[in-house]
Amino acid sequence: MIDIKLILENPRDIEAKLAKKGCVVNFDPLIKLSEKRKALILRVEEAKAERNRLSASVPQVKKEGGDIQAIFARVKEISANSAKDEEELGKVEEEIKAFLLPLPNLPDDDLLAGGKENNKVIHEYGKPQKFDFSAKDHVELCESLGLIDYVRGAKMSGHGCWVYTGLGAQLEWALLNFFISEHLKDGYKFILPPHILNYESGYVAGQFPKFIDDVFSLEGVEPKKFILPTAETALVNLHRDEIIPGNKLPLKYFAYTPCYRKEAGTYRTEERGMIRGYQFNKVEMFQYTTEEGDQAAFEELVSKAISLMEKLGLTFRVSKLAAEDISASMARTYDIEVYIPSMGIYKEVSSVSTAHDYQARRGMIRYRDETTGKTKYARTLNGSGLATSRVFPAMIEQFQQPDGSFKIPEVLRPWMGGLEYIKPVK
RNA sequence: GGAGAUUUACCCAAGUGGUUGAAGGGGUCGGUCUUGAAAACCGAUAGGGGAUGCAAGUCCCGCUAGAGUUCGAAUCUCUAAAUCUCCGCCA
Repeated sequence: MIDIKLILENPRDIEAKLAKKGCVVNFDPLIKLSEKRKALILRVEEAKAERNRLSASVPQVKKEGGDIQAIFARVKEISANSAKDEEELGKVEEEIKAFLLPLPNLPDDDLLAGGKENNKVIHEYGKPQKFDFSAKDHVELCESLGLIDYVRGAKMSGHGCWVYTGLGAQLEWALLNFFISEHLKDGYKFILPPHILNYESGYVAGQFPKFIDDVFSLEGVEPKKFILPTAETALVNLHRDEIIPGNKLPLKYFAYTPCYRKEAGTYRTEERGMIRGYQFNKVEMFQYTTEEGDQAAFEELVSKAISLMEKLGLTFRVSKLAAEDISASMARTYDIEVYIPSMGIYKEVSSVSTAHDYQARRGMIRYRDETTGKTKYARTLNGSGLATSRVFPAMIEQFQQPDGSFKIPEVLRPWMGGLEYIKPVK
């Protein structure tokens, strides 16, 4: 949620910033509502103060044998007169909230305007592979290596679902174990959250109301519950409605969960296999920090994601997203994109973002500033570290051998019983 | 799924519809005493939002949440959430 004070101070400026994010809005109605609210508060509170004074005098007047009935009548009259104002005030405050809630976060000033086409590659690691043999795509490889069963996945569930089998399952789990062990080394706290969340959690994360149709809702089974689309939704709600002592920040977490997404819309033909599914595994990094710690935390998360990719030996790049390509809740996002040889393109495996205080405002997540003793909204940041199900196919393709086998990255071998190659089943 | 109980501040906890700006403990912090500590004693300890104001301050809302009854609600009624106990069901 955007700070209403910020809007009232400089409405045209905020309008321009939102426009950069593709959100056209005029704040004049909001300004009117806010003025109306102030006028109403003044009247309502005055009436209440008068009422409180009179009510408090009742025991005294009673003792002195005064005219209690007159007080009762007067208080009743005040209440009756102010009832309309109170109702109006409630309505106005609802309207203000309804105005603010759907607004996306403000993009950072240094972001380029526009959408995907204006994303800027800021680092490249490794070279796109050129194979001197006839290379296969990951769908073919996963089948011939016996790692993934797409046909049976579709049978038991439908399109967009697959089954990890045997060494495939082990490899997926090895990735997860590798990520987990790296995060533990860096002092992040391991969280396994519930996968079923209430709607409130979706609103705090900023995924609702906009993306309410993109999640698997349990409406009709359990009212107002849904299955999480990313562990971020759970992690941002960990400290909802809390005031964190300033000296405890930054709080660094990571969680493993599958991510369940409806991904409404069509699948491009290029996205066959495991590039986009209804369910994928992800380890999510998350930090709560102070206003001052925001930038350092962002850089740390980016470098952690990069480090994981480097240790796997993958070819990838880092992109700074343009204003319209970053998600609604976020102010700044860098994507880590892995090279997919069969497609000749890079695909996102991690998205590192800062929401600044946007999510914290929605969730009333605050901290007490150590020097001033005042409460402030926390800064929340998240980043995938990493989404295994994209890393998996990229890795299979990048590390395929002329004989059709797959060379397991060294860092994963401890979890693969020391195995070096996976050979075609037939 | 069914039945019951509970929800008050950092924790425990009292609280007959009206001086409740919430008793009393514990804890924490400060002090007295002590070479130091403990004990004892004394003192402090409600937070968060909002309105107004240059400020000091004043006012409004806060007893899980939301509605209601009432001149007046921590207290009565309804709804919801969470926790606990018992019963049922169960991969």
